[in-house]
Amino acid sequence: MLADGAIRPDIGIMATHHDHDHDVRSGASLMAAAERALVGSGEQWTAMRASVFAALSGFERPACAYDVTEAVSTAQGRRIAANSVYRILDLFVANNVATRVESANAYLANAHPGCLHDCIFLVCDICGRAAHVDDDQLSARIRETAAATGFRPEKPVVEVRGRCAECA
Amino acid sequence: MLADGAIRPDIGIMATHHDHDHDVRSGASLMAAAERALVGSGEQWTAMRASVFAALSGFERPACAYDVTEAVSTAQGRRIAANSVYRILDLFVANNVATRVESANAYLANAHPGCLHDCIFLVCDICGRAAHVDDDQLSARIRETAAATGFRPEKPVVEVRGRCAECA
DNA sequence: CCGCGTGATGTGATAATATATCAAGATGCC
DNA sequence: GGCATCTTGATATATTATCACATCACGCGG
Repeated sequence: MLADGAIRPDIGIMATHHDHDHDVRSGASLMAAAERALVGSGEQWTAMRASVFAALSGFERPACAYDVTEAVSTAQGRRIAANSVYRILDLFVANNVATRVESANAYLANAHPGCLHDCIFLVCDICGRAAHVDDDQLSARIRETAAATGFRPEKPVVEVRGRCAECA
Repeated sequence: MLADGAIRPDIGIMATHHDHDHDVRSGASLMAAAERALVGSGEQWTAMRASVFAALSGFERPACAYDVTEAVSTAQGRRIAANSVYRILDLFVANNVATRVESANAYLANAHPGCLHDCIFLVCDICGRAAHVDDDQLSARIRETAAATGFRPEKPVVEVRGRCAECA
């Protein structure tokens, strides 16, 4: 479990173009929100899932499945199998409680579950941290551009690699 | 070597917002362009590299490194090691002669080497084909959005997953 | 021509990421 | 409790990617 006020996976508080409100949750509040999101989708919120979510949200940058496995194993004092973690991460992604950063083969807890966006990630090649930006207008343009060719967009993957402000 | 007129990796001829001219090359012409691009960067154009490029451009969809390895091995009648192929693919990507599709762990020959764009890929989840779109205006907005947060964009990864017109 | 330096490739091992299969356990429902 | 279903564990395997070091090929100065 992550204490309130601890470092959050959403680094930087980068400005976004939000035209609506939603809290960027942290710690216990974030866990509760994740739980609600899963339960609301008819999924169970088990001890294992809570443990994986806690581990994931304890990282300050996208974490690969094996890092999460390590963290969960440490937290539980027993060896957890990677495939269990994969299953749960997949479930999280499917329910918008976590996101997969494709260009890093890694996962990030979603700081505002229940709020649906096409996420844009700014991934720092130096420190590995990822900031997310929600720009619905830009996302819409990306989808439109794709749709204009007859393509049916389902899930835009937008990950800008580069250097974050701290590492610049 | 790929015969002129064979199926090309750029499927679909999707309309793009080009404000400048460059041919979408194919077959021998594409090979020659790739060679020029590499040689122009001070890299060698070896038989092995030609072979890898030919194999890569023979696929009609993004191909993973091991598929390329298979194809090269078949073409040469001897076993080629995957790491050699990786080395060459990395070199191709670094020199803009091929592109890596991050969300598919796969590579695609660049149909117009020498022409620098932030590529946008439309990747079909059904047939696996990828169309690329160059929309410099949209790319610029993505970079601007990233830069507005203090982030220094180096390489935007924009890959829209969905269904292509044929598979819709 | 020879030897040397450099870059490319080969060989073999291994790491890192991801999935499949089936058994066993937990949970909800009646 | 008993049954159906969902979840997790255990194990194996597949797929993707990298590393270390030997060898080869080529150009170039001597």
